[in-house]
Amino acid sequence: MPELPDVAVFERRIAKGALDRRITDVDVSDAGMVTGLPASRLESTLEGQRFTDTHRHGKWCLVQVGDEDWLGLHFGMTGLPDLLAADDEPVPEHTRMLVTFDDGGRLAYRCQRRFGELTFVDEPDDLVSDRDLGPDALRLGDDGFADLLDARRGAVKSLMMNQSAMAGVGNIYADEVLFNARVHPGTAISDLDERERRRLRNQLPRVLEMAIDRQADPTRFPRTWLTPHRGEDDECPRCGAPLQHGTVAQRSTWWCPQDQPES
DNA sequence: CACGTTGTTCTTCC
DNA sequence: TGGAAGAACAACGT
Repeated sequence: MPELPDVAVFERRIAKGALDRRITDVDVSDAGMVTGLPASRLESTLEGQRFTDTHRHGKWCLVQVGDEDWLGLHFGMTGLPDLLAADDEPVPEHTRMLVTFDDGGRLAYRCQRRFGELTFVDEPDDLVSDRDLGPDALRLGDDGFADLLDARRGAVKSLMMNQSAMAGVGNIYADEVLFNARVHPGTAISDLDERERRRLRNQLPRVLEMAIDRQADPTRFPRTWLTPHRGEDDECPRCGAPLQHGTVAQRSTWWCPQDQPES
């Protein structure tokens, strides 16, 4: 679930609620989610420090510790950060790391299915190079996207989900961008005409930014968007045609057969 | 209880 | 050769 817009919301949550407070205790309850260093060392590295800055690249959220290291958080399929007030009740379910601040407040990293990851890097760019991530999908720019379409082959949905090409778009938002751009998900890049390329280029940042504005919460999405209608026996919110469902790029895919015709 | 789910990594292939 | 496609995998709710 957590794709670029979700992680952008997470980042904002951490930036607003977790910076500049002294960390008194860190408890990693699932060492298997930590990579690159022992969980015990992650704990000791954080303790006594403060979070000072945040950054996001694709689906990764980075939080600076003091004035050097960056803690990298990936949320896999079911992860999220949860800020708890000092008097907040029991630790939430599936908490894999719990950071306690000196005022008693806490930051819980939760991850039900444990597909997330916690790691450390010297610089955000190190994470990008280590993981071979492409440019963040929101910092691509028009040329960046056009260049990608020129350089890559295959289905357009595969390109958008390829984190080495552009970072941040996953299954849900790939479908949403394609729906808004009125391009069939299985279209080969080489078959896209100029108008389709322009619509994709325009809709990619528009959809992502609008999703962030709405807190990545599908119930707040425009009624004309696809996502709120996924997984139901639903109709296209634009033209009323029955939505179609299938597998594209190995993933469950929804589209409108009327507005997004196969080429 | 097999299935569906998602992002990533590994393998295969052209 | 390198990029693309496909399979495998992780854990868990249904």
